[in-house]
Amino acid sequence: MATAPIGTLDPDATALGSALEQDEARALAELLQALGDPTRLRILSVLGMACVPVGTIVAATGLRQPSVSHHLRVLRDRGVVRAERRGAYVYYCAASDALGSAVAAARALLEDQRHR
Amino acid sequence: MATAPIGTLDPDATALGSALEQDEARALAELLQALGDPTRLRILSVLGMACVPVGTIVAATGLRQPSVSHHLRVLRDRGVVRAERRGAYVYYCAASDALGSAVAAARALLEDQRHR
DNA sequence: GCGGAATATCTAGACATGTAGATAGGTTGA
DNA sequence: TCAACCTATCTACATGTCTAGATATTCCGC
Repeated sequence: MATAPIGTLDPDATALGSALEQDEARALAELLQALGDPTRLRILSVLGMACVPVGTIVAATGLRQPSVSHHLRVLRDRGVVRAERRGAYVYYCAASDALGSAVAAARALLEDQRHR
Repeated sequence: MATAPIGTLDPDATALGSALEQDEARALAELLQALGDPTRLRILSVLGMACVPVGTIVAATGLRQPSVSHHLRVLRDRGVVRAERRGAYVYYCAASDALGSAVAAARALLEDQRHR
């Protein structure tokens, strides 16, 4: 019988910084899932660092308004964006500056995979 | 009628660095979706920077072997991990160092959301 | 208050994804 | 070749998610 290698699993030597608890894995997965949709990424791309009303997103993406509202709700529920009412309009903004870094890191990973 | 604000959408001033083309949005979404699963995040956490055989992942996570194989296949198809046969064992490794940074950035974003 | 505009919610349907179990393929050592 | 082990695939089922359309809600100006 082949001797099974027992991986020495130092919890602090992982690619993820430190080992993921089940709970954090769940929360992180929810966040990544919220970002893991092309429509939502395009919406976030339109959002940028500025706060824009829903109508602007609709115009910029060509998506239907209910569809945009739906995805904005997903992003809001996951804490990715926040909404702010100004008169008749509801402005949406990125909830955290860290969003840009996270997406940039993912794009870098994607780029890294491409030429390999 | 209320005057609709026309958001000035400088494509290089977004939170995503530069505006996302539809194609890149799709590719990026696929990648993020591959990462957006708690089971796969735990598997990646076990993987770390080392290359480990499937059996080690099974033992470390308590998941069934076919389930681990299934998720490893998803990660492999998306280019997140690569497989390497060594005798009877198949070792899996993170495909890119950028993976760690990307997950770290996502964790930072998650942390940032928490105390807000 | 009323009309019109901006946004949100609800419903239904199609589709993808995750899980579990059974089983097949591939490799090593005897 | 045989037996034992490691890994992958296949099938069935449940669950979740995206899309689209119709409709409700909220706000402003009159």
